[in-house]
Amino acid sequence: MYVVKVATDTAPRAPLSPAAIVAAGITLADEQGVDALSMRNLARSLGYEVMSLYNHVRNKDDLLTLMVDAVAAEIDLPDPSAPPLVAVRAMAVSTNAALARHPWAAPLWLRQAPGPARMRQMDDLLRLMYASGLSRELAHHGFHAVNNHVLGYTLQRLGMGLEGTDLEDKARDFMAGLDADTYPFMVAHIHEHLDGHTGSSFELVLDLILDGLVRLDREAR
Amino acid sequence: MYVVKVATDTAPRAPLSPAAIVAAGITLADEQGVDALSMRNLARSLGYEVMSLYNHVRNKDDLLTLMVDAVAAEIDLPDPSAPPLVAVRAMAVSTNAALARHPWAAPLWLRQAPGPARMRQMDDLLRLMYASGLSRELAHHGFHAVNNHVLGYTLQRLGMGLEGTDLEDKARDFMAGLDADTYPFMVAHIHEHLDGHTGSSFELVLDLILDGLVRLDREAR
DNA sequence: ACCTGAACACCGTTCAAGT
DNA sequence: ACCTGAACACCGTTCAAGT
Repeated sequence: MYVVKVATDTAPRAPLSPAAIVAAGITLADEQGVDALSMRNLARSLGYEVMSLYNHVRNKDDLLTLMVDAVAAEIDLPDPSAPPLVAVRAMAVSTNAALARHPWAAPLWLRQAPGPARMRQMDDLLRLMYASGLSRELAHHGFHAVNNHVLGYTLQRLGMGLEGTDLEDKARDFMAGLDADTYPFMVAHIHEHLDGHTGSSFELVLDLILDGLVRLDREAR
Repeated sequence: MYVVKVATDTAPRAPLSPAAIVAAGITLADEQGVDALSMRNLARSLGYEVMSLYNHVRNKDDLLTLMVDAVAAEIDLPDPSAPPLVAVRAMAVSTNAALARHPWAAPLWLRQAPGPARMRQMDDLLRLMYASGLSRELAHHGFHAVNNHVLGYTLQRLGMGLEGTDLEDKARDFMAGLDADTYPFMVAHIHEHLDGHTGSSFELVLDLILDGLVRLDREAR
C-alpha cells in the first residue's frame, strides 16, 4: 500500500526552536510592526498554537530581548587595523544602519536587557574609546555621547518604531495642524526637510562630537 | 427631619474633565509607572467607571498625547534677554529636568503627536537657533542635535521609563551576568559609574555640541 | 450631557492533559 | 520532550440603555 504525500495549502511547518521563533518574530515585526507582534500572531505565522512558544522561550520579554540582541549581532565588528576613533565612527554608522533595517528595535534597545551581542558591541566601543588616546574621563563620556547620538537619531528618524502608515498619517495630521503664523520656524524647518537640501545630520553631528572630544582633550593637557 | 451627611470611606469624587483625567493619568504614571496606566486603573483612581473617560477623551492614544504635552508645558520658556545659544542651553537643561520628573514621558515623546506645548517649545528652540548667528544649515542640524541629545540622555538615564523596581532588578541581573574576562571594559565602565567620580555627562556633551556648532560655523566662513 | 452595564475582540500566561 | 485546549486575569473600545 502506498501512502501518497499530498501538498497541503499550509506549508509544512518547520520544527520549533528559540532561533526559529526569534527569526519569525523579527520578520513579523519588520513587516507588520511591533504592535502586530503578539504571541498569538507569532505562533500562527509559524503554524503552531500560542502555548507551544513557551516551550522554547521563557516569555514575551525574553523573546524581545533575544530579538534585540539579534539586531545587535548585525552590527559590524570594528576593523582592528583602523585607528580607534575611525573604528568608533564606523561602528556608529553600522549600528545606525542595523537599527534602520529594524525600526522596531530602537525603542526596545534600552528597555530590554542587553544580550551577548550588545554586550560585545558595548565592550568593543569602550575598548576603542579607551584606546583612542582620550583621557579616561573623556573616553567615558564619549562612549555615552556616541551611543546616545546613534540611538537618538534613529528614534527621531523613525518616529519610535511606528509603521509606515501610522507615521504618514501622523505626519499629515501634523502638517495640517501647522499654522505658519503661530509656528513660523516649525513650518520653515519642515520645508527645509521636504526640500531635502540639508545634508545628513547624522554624520555631521557624529563628527562634531568626535572632533569635539579630541579638541577638548587637547585643550585640557 | 434632618438629613445627616455621613463621611464615606471613598472621597467624594471630583467632576470629570479632560484636565482632571490628564492630571490623574500623570500622577498614576509618575507613581506606578506607565505600565500601570490602563484606562480601567485610571478610571478607578478617579472614582468612575472606565467608560466615563471616553466622554472626555477620545481614546488612550489621545490621553497619552495630552499627558506628554502637559509635561512639555513644564519646560521653562526661554529668557528673552539671554543670548540665543545661552537660552538654547537653558531650554535643554529645563527639558531634561521635566523629563526626569516624569520618566514615562521620554519614550512617548516621539511616539505621540506633538501638542501645542511641544510645538511652542520646538518653535522657540528653532527661533533661537536661527537667531544665534549660525548658518541656516548649521542651525537646522543644531536643532536636531540638541533635541536628540536631551532625549537620548534622558532615555539612557532612565532606562526607557521603567519603574524603579524593574530597573533595579534588571541592573542586578545585568551585573550578575558580567564577566570581567569577556567584557573587561564594560566592567571597568560600570565601576566608573558606581564610584561616581565622573562628572555630568549631560552638560559636558551639550556644551561640546553647542561649542562645536559655533566652531564649525566660524571655520566655514 | 454625562454615566455605565454588558459585550466584543483581543492580550500574556498557567496548568493539566495529551502524545 | 514537545504540543495544546481550556481557563484566568487582564486589555481598549463600542453600543445601547439609563438619568
